[in-house]
Amino acid sequence: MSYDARALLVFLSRKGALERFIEVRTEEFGRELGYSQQTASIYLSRLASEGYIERTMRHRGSKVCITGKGLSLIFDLYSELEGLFGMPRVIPAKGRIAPGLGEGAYYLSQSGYIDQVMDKLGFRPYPGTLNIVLSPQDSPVIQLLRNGPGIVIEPFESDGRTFGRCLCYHCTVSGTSGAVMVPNRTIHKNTLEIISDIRLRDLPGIRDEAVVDLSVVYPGRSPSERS
Amino acid sequence: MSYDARALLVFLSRKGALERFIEVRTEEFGRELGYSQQTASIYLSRLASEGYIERTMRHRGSKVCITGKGLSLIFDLYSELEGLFGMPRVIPAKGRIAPGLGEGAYYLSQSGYIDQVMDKLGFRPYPGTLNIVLSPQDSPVIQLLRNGPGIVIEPFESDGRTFGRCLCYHCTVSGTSGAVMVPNRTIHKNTLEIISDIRLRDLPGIRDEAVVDLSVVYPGRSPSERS
DNA sequence: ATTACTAGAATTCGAGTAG
DNA sequence: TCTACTCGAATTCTAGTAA
Repeated sequence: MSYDARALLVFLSRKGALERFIEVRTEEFGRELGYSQQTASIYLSRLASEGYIERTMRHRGSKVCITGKGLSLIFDLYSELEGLFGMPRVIPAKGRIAPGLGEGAYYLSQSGYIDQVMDKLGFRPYPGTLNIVLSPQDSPVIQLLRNGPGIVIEPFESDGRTFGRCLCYHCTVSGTSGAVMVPNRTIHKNTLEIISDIRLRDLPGIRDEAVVDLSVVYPGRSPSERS
Repeated sequence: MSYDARALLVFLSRKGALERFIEVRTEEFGRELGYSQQTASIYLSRLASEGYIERTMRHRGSKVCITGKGLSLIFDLYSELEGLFGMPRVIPAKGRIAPGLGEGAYYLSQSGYIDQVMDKLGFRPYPGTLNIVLSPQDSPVIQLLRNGPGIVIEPFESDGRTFGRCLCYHCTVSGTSGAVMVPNRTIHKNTLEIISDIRLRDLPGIRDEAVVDLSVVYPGRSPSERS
């Protein structure tokens, strides 16, 4: 690793240097960040000379606080990340309709599932899923959805069996609205399952092997909810 | 500058590498980030060997997407920054009561001001401000409040004069609730003005030169509002 | 007890260039 | 056309140590 003003400022911020002068000693500062005392000394001098912190030397140790310039550096980073993770956005993807697996229909006929979908997604799901194999180009989106702020369907038990938790996202397939389901444990790495209030296979463009456009709503993360 | 995996991942994310494979050429990648083609080549190899991106070489260029590990790296950074800027928190500070300037009372007697305070802060302000000189220790908080997500009092005109915009934050002074006002242009770098629905100087511990505890509510930033 | 200088080791970066 | 190797210059980091 090497000098990274933003990382250092985030570290100081966590200690309160945005709102007050905090005491910093080079040995401790270096140790906490994995650097030598000498390097920490250079880093602090550099942050100060670049105008990111204000530093006053004391007889023992020094006191620092973050300046407006330093605040901007990390606040801009926050704004950028908020654009990626904190704001709703629509993610487009292309995929190919795959034959259903039958498993989805059984899952969707469980009342423990139907009730949650009606409550959290706002529609009564047709008992069957549409499987879409994502184009290789777009397959990474599954990773994002699995770790993202989806609508949680809690696990439930029925027929003496356990049905696992899954995450849902509102979406449209060829312009028809529904929801993407991302099981916690997916067997198929490139396959998404879509539910809707209608039988999607009845739609004109939907048949096995057809290529469809999918638009997934990534809802962003409100401060109160964490996955 | 030097190798900074997080900065590189944020850059790739903005190009869509969280949700799909994107085409990256080392020359272009380097130029956009201010590095040579050779350095960009090394950086991309390094991101891949550290497991932050998946990279497939094409006849011309390469395609990359961000892995789960890479996603975690920047998502954790986002979470940390959200703790600083996105979540409500209470910031404590100490200050000393200073003689009022008289200016505050005139400002607070304007109906263009009173109406906004009642609407946005929820109380009818007593026509006078309590000036608090922050302890040197806590003076940096003004910087944070001035750039933060405060409640905006819009500028207005009255008596043929313009009254400037200011930012407000709910607070308590010695346990009594009120609000901090941060004018856009402050004359006094260490002084905060406090308003309340009562005359704060009537309170037992409040007299010139008394040291008081201030608790400012930093409200965090909901995705919809930007300063 | 704490900062920061000097000097040397290790790493990083870019030009030239091969594949 | 594009990636990535070699090698030398520049930078960064740590140990020892002075202040």
